[in-house]
Amino acid sequence: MSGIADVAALAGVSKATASRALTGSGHVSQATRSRVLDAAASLGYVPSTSAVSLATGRTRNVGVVMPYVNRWFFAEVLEGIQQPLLERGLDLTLYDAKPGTEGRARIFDDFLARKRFDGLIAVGLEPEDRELQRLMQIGRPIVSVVGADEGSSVVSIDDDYAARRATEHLIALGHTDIVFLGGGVGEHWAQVDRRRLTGYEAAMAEAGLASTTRHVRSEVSIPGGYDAAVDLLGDSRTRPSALVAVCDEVAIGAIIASRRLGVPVPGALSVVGIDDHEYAEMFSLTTLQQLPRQQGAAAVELLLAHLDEPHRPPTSVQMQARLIVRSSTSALAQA
Amino acid sequence: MSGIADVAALAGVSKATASRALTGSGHVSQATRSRVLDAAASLGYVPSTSAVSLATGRTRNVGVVMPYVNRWFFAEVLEGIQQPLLERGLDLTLYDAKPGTEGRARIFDDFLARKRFDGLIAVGLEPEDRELQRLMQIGRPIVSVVGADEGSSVVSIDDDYAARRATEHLIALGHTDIVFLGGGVGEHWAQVDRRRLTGYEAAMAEAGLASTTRHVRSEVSIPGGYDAAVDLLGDSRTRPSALVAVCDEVAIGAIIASRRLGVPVPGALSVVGIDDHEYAEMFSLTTLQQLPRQQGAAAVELLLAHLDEPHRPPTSVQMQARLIVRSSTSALAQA
DNA sequence: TTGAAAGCGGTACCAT
DNA sequence: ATGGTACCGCTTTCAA
Repeated sequence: MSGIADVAALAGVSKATASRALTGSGHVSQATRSRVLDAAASLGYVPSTSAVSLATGRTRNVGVVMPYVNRWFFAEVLEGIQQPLLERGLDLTLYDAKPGTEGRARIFDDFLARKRFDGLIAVGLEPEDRELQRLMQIGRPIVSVVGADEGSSVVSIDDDYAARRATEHLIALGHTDIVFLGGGVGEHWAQVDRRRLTGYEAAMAEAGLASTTRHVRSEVSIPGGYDAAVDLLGDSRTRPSALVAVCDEVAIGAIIASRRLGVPVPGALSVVGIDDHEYAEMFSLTTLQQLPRQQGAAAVELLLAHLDEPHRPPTSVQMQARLIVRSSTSALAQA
Repeated sequence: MSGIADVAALAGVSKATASRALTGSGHVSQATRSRVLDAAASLGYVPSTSAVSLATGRTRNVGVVMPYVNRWFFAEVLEGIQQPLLERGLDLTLYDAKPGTEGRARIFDDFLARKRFDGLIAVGLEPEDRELQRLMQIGRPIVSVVGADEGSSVVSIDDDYAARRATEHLIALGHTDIVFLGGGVGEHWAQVDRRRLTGYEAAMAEAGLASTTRHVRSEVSIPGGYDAAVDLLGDSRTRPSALVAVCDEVAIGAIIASRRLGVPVPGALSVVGIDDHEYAEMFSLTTLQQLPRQQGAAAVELLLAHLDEPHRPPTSVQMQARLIVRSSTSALAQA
């Protein structure tokens, strides 16, 4: 492995000049610059990242912490983050911090403290107090995707609005018996899910339907939505005419269950989700579209801005979910 | 930020001794050791990773290259890799190398050459010749998950066997008109898919059914399986009595399509997949189970072995897929 | 068992 | 515009 000293020697210049030519900082004459570049190329010179980091204090690496990578939203955000980073030559270190695991504890206690990154993107982390403290201690810029504003920059959609809009869509179609499906299982009552439930409740209340408000809990996944829907839809006496799902996965699970039970969608049951999941089209799912890739990309831009400008005040980027009407929703059939 | 010099000063020893006490290398008396440890703790000392890397030549970081992170198998493998790494305090740098993208080219040309890792795990990469060359040039141990043995260690299932077993299962149930569904779309005819197709063909041939052999192409995804199945099953004249899907996602797509078309599974159509996907249970899918998490974990073990023992010869770990019979397959109804 | 000092491979300041 | 050199923070010989 040839180092910058070799390059310098071959080009007949000092290490300092070679460094300038290579990094583009400082003044170097055209002639020497190209001699250095040629030398570097012919030697296959690649700077040692650890040496660069040690000398500059910058890692050219971004840390990404998320609780799941096997859920659609998270995987999409991750790809949305990766791409702009690749374009800029920045590395991505992934920390998979599943709630309640020992690994998560280690991430907060050991890994993050190492600061192997210039900045951090936290996706749907929903940190506990202790974890939040750790994050603040790091002393590196942090951008969150999904999640409340806790003194750092945030990229998110307006969950309240999305759920409200979904509910209003159903109400406008004449539905009154509308169930909110999903979330609320286990100890980790996710805040996103809570916010969406709140939006649903608000829309119901505004339409004078507060008394009909119902929340049916489920795991936030396709099988979770499926299982909950089998129970809910199995008994025709408690079956609502419409469902607002906490996200598309739950909505899709519900549609699959509905079909299995012979309850036609949207004939006997309207379903609306939030996401615009990869499978939404295939299930003709009406949904509030959010674009997780764009959120990931936006988080990168924000983070880079913070890196350029250390004292930049935290910004909050709210993206608006857009209603996409497909055919999982229809007007309430008159009795 | 306090460095090892601060720790040494506080403990009243030299940097050298502090380093020995902290890393556990060399001989240090119990007394000094604990003084150093206390000093480090009270200062909240965290070693600079770049300095450590520069001095030792080891990054304590593992690179993971995969073409997708939003597909079940890959996400599972990724989690299977992450966990054992966390336990050992090793970082994970992710490179999302989608076939045919500019990002992928940059990964191979720039990112990997930086060697920001002690070793690499390549998951389902299926590198082209040029890419393979780059990989070899890195000069760091590489373990592949899925994929042919190209001089590096490999963890995989026996795809040929899995597809063969799936096919034999159907044949044993009396099926003769069996279609292999999935793969073969676009330029990237994945080798895994090819191997599975070959296994299917072999089983068919052995049963004297070579003439009935049919491959129907589809994208390797749930919507892909769905779309292809809608076409295939829509016309009752060409509809087979059973399907071997290239993987569970395609199988599930086919089942969803089948239900929509009113073709009962397994009544009129038996379906078998390969994976044991997260949704397999919910669709009662008969499948050949592979355990991607274990594959990921195994890849880590293998990689660490290579790091410990630089000249360890490449090993190939073949895991056997296990047939799980659920109720998407049944005996061929007599005409 | 401990300390002094020489790197590891760059960057960046200070001269020239 | 270029060169000399002192770091960056830690590990690791070599001596004591």
